[in-house]
Amino acid sequence: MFSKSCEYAIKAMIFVAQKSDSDSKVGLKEIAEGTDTPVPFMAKIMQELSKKKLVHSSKGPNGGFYMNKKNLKTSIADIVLATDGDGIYSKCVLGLKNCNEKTPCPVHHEYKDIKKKFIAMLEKNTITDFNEKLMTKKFFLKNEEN
Amino acid sequence: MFSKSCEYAIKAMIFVAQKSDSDSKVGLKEIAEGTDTPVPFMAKIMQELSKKKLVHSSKGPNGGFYMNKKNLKTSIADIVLATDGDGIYSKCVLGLKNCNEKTPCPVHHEYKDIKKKFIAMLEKNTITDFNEKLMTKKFFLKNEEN
DNA sequence: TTATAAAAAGATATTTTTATCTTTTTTTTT
DNA sequence: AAAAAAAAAGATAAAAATATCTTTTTATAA
Ligand code: FES
Ligand code: FES
Repeated sequence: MFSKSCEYAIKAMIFVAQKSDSDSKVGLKEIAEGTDTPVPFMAKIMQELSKKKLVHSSKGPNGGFYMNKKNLKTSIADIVLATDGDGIYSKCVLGLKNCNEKTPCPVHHEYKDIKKKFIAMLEKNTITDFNEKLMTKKFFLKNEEN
Repeated sequence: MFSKSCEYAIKAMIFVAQKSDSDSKVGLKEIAEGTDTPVPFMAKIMQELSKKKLVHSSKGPNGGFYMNKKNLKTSIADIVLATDGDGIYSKCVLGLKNCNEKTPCPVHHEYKDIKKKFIAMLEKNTITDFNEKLMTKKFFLKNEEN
């Protein structure tokens, strides 16, 4: 569905939102550990997210990653777009060069509806929403049997 | 969403169903051409599908690929399962090791519903259905701008 | 102002997916 | 039987995704 980079990015964003506030930042290692991802790969991802301003970072001692209010409103769709591009919006499920109404593939019309719902979900859910969910301790970013 | 192999497999299955009947078979090259895929890669895919009995083949002059009645009832889900495995059924969108109700990721519950609809679509649509659609000439397996 | 901690950047390595090429086997026709 | 046509099988290559390692820059604190 999504690339590993994207999956990691989503988890990282949620994690940072959870653990950081105005004056305490989260370090790379902590993010990797908390989301169960390889440290150097997570480093790359955080750099990307940071470059694209989905999170902010500060270097030096006590540095790390953190979010501002705008960042907290980031939706899953935003993260997917930043990491995997707009494929979910534009691409044909069967891989036709163009997904359009003029030359639709056999699943186009049916898929359109599902796609709409899926995208709506991605756009609706913000980091803050997840944050709230996670506070209830009923949701997880990693689970058993690794 | 799906792997290239899977996309190609779906298109190939539809194509073979369209073009073959009890005594005329479809050759590899014709399939590759008709679905706009690289010939040697399509060869591999047809071998797989054939080994898994989703299509049948005969060697030698006038040989090629064809389908029996059972094959025509193959659903998209069957093809996806054969080529990409059961990931769409079992995997967590965020890549958690286990997707379950006990330790759900933050999108689990919402995604569950969409997933169900998506899978239903894949299971409902058979090759025959597509075949009928394609007969109307209102659907396509390849389009412009390649 | 120096040492240190942390992210940024860049280079390299591994694995998986996608694609291609070559040889073998099977079947049909002559 | 021999030749030819077609898929099957196997080997190889290229590209993309994933993962790791090393060096540089920046900011803080002593
Ligand atoms: S053309 Fe295939 S999904 Fe639109
Ligand atoms: S745990 Fe993530 S989708 Fe089920």
